[in-house]
Amino acid sequence: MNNEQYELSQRQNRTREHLKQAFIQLIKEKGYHAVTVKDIVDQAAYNRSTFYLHFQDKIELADDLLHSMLQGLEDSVGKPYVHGQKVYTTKLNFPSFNLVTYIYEHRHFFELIKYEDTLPGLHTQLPSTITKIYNEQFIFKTINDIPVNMDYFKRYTSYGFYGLIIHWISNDFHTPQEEFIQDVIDLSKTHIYSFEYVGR
Amino acid sequence: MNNEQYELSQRQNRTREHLKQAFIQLIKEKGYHAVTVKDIVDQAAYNRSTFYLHFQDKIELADDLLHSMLQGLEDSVGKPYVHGQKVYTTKLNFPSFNLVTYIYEHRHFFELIKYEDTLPGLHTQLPSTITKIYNEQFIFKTINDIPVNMDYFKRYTSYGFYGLIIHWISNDFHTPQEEFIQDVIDLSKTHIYSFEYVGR
DNA sequence: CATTAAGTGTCTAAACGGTAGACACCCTGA
DNA sequence: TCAGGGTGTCTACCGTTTAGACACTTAATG
Repeated sequence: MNNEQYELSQRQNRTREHLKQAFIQLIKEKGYHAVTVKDIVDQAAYNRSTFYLHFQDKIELADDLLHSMLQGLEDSVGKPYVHGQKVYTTKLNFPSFNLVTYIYEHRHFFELIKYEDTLPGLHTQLPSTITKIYNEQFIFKTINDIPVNMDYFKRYTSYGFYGLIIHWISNDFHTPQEEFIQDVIDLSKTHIYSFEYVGR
Repeated sequence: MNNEQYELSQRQNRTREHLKQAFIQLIKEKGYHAVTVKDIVDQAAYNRSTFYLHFQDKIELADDLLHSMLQGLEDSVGKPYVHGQKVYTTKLNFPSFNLVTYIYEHRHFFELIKYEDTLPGLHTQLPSTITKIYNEQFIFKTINDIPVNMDYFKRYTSYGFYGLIIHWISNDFHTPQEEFIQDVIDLSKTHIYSFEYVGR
């Protein structure tokens, strides 16, 4: 009764997820271009036919993977931030919490940013997605309401955040998540007065 | 051609794994006794019939989960310890490295030790398994070869190690794995001269 | 006390996801 | 020039999972 035709079954979703995880692993091991469909199904322990039931080819898998993760990143912002028993709403707190949490939860994917021969588009679309999020979902106030070109300001701060993320990932998340978030907040306080989630 | 009858297929293994993970999650949320088979299949997104194809009941699932994890812990000791590019053999290094690594990799499971209404047997069988490992797989030398009752000594040190593990888990693995291992080594040096893996 | 609601364990037919294996095709390197 | 290996497609089949029913137990409720 629940099988809406536009919706993949859990089983199919799981299979796709397994294939994606295998793909991520293989990109890290041998580089994007060297990975074959055969490699992927071997790694994930599926039949090659099964791959083609889900994706046209390696490129479609790569696109799907990239876009689903970036979409997830965008969607993560509005959700309440959960830590331990406490639930923080983004209204009251620093909104990029959720971005940080999302990235850490999906670190197997985001670690791909460390590699040269990696997912096509990742190095360009990750930063631009962060900028998009800053533009669409946040309202900033500068310290003392100093007037600025807000487009520039958001671009500047979003790339700053991106830089911190890259650093964090490159150092294998050595700084614990909590601490990293605090660092981000401290840095932001040098030039941002407030930071509010406005929904979409 | 590959279906040895004594070996579960990858698909079945995955299904069992999904059910186990759902079970772990639910025990944390509502306690072992409150978890129903229905809860498990809902959480894991399977049909209730499917559960009974794999397990007789909740108790068998619990037993399977507990024993497979403790077995994995025992088996982990002999394997080479991998960190970054380097591979350390247990001969040359501190053998409980592998225990620590295994526990951390399966932290979703081992976190169950924090709960009261948790997997039956976990609170007793985890420490006794560690003692068993110490007894069967390690040779100790005391500092200056001070003679001791080695059974007592192993029991003492294994429970000491267990205590550290509990602490580490209870603090949500706040200490990074590397650092924790170093702490374990430092503590051990106060009374253990050497520590060698002897296989089984 | 009777009645509902919810879970249990078992069974069946049917649906569906995944498999094996073959096909023609395209590269690439020896 | 040819062999080896990957690609994309197809088909018949297999085995896991599903839906849904069954009789049964247990706990809560009016």
